Amino acid sequence: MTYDLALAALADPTRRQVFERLAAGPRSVGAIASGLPVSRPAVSQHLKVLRAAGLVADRAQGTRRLYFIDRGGLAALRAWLDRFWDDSLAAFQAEVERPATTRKKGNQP
Amino acid sequence: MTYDLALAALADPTRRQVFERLAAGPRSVGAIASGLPVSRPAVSQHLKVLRAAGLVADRAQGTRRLYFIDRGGLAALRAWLDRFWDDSLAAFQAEVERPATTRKKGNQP
DNA sequence: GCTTACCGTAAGTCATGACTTACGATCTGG
DNA sequence: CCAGATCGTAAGTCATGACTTACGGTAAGC
Repeated sequence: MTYDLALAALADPTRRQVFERLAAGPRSVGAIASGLPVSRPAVSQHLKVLRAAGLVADRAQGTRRLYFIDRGGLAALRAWLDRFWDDSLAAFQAEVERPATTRKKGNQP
Repeated sequence: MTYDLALAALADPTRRQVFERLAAGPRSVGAIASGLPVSRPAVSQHLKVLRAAGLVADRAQGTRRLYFIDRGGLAALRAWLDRFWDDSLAAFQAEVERPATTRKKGNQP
């Protein structure tokens, strides 16, 4: 459903670091920012994107705000990938072992 | 392993369209570009990124070049997501049903 | 061999977004 | 009630990357 937002959100390396820190357990914004090479407002903006993608959720706790993983975004992404995995199986297996020259990955000079 | 390249590649909407067209079966560059709102060189550049991410592979066929899905990139992405799915389970379930107010998704004005 | 078709790359333009500092809002403790 | 702590947002800067047109290179057909 919103797999596109989840993809765009997780494409950024800093945002992935924020997300991975949350996978270890709920954290406050300041706790996430400390140790990261960016400022705390930057982390707030990243969390806003992650929340819009359904990847994290938050809960007020006093003057602080605890963020934690929301499985919804991950589930949407997994569903999209799995649909792709199945759809591309026939198209891929028709080409996988072919006698012709097949260049893959990297751009060799 | 190279899940970061796959994420960055699939984050772009045009590149996703290219990728989805390939999921239906192998296509030449011109066949992919026709119907897309971008030029053929743009498609070539997108295919270069997709190939570097291990998401597609190509094979020369005469003066044309057939591109098709490479499951390697999708597998790397799935593996990364699944690892996350497991790691975040405990952290998530500790917060999922909590009596406190929990705001999720979207940025309501 | 020459033309045509198909493709990759170079160079340049322009918008997007990731960051910063500055400010205002909210909640808690004394 | 005031001081401090924690956070979100506004405004502005700067790099990245998605696109264009132009060009060169290779393979097939006549």
